[in-house]
Amino acid sequence: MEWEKQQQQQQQQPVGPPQTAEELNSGGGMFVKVMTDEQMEVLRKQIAVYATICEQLVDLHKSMATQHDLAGARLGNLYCDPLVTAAGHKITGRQRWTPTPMQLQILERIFEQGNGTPSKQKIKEITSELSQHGQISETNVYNWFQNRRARSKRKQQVAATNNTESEVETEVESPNEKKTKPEDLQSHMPTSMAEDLGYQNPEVSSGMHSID
Amino acid sequence: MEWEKQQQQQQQQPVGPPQTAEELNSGGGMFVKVMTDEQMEVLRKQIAVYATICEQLVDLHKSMATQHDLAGARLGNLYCDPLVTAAGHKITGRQRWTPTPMQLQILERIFEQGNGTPSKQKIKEITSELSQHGQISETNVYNWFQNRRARSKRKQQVAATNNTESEVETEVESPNEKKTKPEDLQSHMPTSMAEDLGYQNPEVSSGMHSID
DNA sequence: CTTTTATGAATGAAGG
DNA sequence: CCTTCATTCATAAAAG
Repeated sequence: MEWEKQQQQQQQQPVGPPQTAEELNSGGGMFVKVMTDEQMEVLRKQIAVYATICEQLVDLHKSMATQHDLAGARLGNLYCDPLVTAAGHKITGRQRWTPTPMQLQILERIFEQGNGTPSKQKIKEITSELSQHGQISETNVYNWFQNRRARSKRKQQVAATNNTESEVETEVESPNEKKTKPEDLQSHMPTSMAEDLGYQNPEVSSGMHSID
Repeated sequence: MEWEKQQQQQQQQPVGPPQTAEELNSGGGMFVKVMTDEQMEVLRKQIAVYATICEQLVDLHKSMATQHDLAGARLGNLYCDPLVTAAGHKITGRQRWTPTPMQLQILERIFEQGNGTPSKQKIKEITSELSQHGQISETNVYNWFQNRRARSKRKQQVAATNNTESEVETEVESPNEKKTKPEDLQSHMPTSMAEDLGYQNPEVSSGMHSID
């Protein structure tokens, strides 16, 4: 994995760790490993892989057992991120940046200025300026402009579509505009596979829970 | 278990107080996740559990199935069958390739092996192998490696924006980029943290026979 | 508290 | 390779 190249911090960090860390620390000047977002991302993915595979297998198993085959509708939205939102508080680390009103105003102004070219150098400058009004990184700025532009563009398209074409016929550019109900045929609410399989393992369970 | 959380259907996260995050954010502090060795161990165990469950499920499945594996195998890449003919106009369901978890894992493993040179021949091999786990083309593989590397690299150089405990700074300039704001980018000395969360774990495996 | 919306971030693909 | 764009995912914020 690529966290081999990531940083390692050694310190007492009061952020979030459960009792376990507490114990270790009080046990006598402990080194605490710190995971970066990327490290966690990788880990999360790896776990997600297994989770998904298990999910699929269980699903498959059920289908066979009950002579169901079908399921085309629900299979479509397979995605592998059961971990983060699920058990993930302690593991979850993703916090997303939220621009302060001040930052937003500045960004908006720059965007309007028409210099629609957020060059690399420019990003640095902007970031620097904005950091006076709150925590921010170059990536944040970069993403913001990307998103801003993309969404602005998209709105243009939609508006144009509404004006020129009253019909819902030859819509080629950006197909599904989710101005309506985004709830189509989704929400395959995966059930707990372990329970269905009657699987239970005290040792493992406790191990998993101690992460929480 | 609670990995049953899926996409789109988002719910409130009762565990991570957003206020805290916001405070930290505004305060200019960095988000760090602390992990003790023990926690790491727990995580490893969890992964091992998944691995074992998968193995057992596969075995179970094999012993029961005759050749009904299409549903599960194609899970990751089945698109929009039910929708296409609905409105008469072109509904492009999904047009871009999405790696199945299994494919992702394989790719990730290859990537981490360090043989950072995905030669033409190699691409073919990989594609061939991956196609056993879902629809894929050589272009997909090629792009994946390109993106993976590029993004990994970028993350490297941005990794330490707000590092509280880095004491050793080895200034690493990007070849085609100059740094004008000393406080913006900081390079640090990455340390190897965890080799591999290899999922082989006999002890856990031994405790998991109850699936049958 | 639950559901919906707005938007930051991740990522496959294309261009140069 | 590196940058840019388009699309999608996940979540903070807003609405109910």
